[in-house]
Amino acid sequence: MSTPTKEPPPSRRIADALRQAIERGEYSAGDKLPSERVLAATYESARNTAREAISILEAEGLLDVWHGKGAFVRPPARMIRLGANRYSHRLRIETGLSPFRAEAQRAGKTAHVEVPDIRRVKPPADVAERLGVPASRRSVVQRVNHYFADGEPVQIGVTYIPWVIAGGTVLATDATDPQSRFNSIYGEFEQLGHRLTKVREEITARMPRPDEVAMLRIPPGVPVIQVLHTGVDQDDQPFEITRFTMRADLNGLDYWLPIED
Amino acid sequence: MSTPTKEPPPSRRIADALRQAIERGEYSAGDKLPSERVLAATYESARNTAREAISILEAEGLLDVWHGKGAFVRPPARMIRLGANRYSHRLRIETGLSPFRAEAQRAGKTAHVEVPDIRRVKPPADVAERLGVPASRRSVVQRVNHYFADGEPVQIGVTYIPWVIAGGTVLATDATDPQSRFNSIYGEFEQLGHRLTKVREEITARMPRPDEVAMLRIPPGVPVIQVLHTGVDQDDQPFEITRFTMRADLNGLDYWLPIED
DNA sequence: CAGTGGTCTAGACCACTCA
DNA sequence: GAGTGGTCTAGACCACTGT
Repeated sequence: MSTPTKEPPPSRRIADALRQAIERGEYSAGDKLPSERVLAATYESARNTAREAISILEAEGLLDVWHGKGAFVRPPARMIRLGANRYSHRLRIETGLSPFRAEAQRAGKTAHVEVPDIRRVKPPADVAERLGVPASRRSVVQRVNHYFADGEPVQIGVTYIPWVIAGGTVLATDATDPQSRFNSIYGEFEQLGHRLTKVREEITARMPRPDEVAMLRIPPGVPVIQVLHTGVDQDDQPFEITRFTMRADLNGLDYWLPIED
Repeated sequence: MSTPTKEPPPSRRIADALRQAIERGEYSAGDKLPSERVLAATYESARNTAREAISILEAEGLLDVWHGKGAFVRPPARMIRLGANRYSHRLRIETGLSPFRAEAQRAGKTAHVEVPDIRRVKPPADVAERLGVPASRRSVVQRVNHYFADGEPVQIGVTYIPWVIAGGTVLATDATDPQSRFNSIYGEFEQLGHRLTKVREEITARMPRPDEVAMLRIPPGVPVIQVLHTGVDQDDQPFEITRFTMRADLNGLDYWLPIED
């Protein structure tokens, strides 16, 4: 008795056939797939059925579909690899680069960062808990950062700093001086007596929200990596939290972790 | 002159309306949305148009759609938080738990692990490079692990161990003894003279492949987190690599990183 | 059984790209 | 202009869930 595995419907069968053709290398990165109308004729189905097949592969992240042009096999992207050493004091002093700039440079990309918004706000619950500040009052400064690589937006970072630390300093008012050798907020923290000794990074991934799709210009079938980053100083006090949201196709994390006994 | 921002087509408008209703709390986690036929009538469109709206939200990971039942607001899932301390020698000895079991227990879930396949193979290129073994020969043992939490598959791990280390040992042949206090392959490595002193974890995220969807029973709109894990011993030699693939809605990473000066 | 989602059809019109 | 994807319609039948 063979198990009568129900065969998939036409749209799945077309999708499977195309996926296998891609895997077998019959279509290479950048190649154009047959048009929806051609696929429909080939598989003797309605155009909508062929279209459904294409959209399945698009949601899997295999295709780039361009209105008026066609569907193309998505080429793998060069990734920025974010390591923990990007927070290194020495690296910052020697290169004069902020963490993101240093990593982008290593990936052969040109980076720039914009700080479109700085304001005093009530912190989100998870941030308040980790910083040990009240969620009910405007106890933190919020700094929004947009990160670009080769002109393309690749990350958003929202930093929260307790008002008791940032109040009255440039952290609460200005982007750091682009000319400074301390071209990172960590340079400012050091001058305020907070030396970064360890960080906590809580990582997860999910599909982007529509506003993130718009902001980061995220194509279909690409998730975001979310990192909740906590900076801790020499007195074991958390003094800064940043929530990073990054395109998963352009960013990866690369950590070396010592194993305590 | 106002910018005549083109208004979205009906399917997007329905999707936006439903998304906002969910965000405003008009539908809570677990609530059932109106049926496709009802939505179509409400918005005076064809059923397919309402259906398209539902599938947009499903791809965003907001809905669970059940054949014959309806579309429901997806509730947030309890996550297993995987920290680097799961590799701690002391934790392993004290609890007698493998890394995964220890973390699952902390999340209040019952864990079990299956090792469905152990064999000698040619390593993938990235693995060969990191282990310093030839990719052209069957230079590694490959161990496939399936991880379950509360009976649900949540992770796949494929471990590669150089044949020069694993050959002739239980690493090449058997699952570790479930009764042993060293219920983890790291116990075996220690007996072979490889003490884990640090790990490298290279992290990225992407949409799952169809085989991963089937194996991990991944719902639509849920990405996977991929971790390429390298274990390094007291002599700075990499002795083991595992490629983890995990459902991003059920798993997160939680690392504490010391910052070198 | 009624109600729900899953899939398909055949056709239409629009919007975009490229020669 | 020809070719492509984007969207919609109106209807049909199937498969699954519940009472």
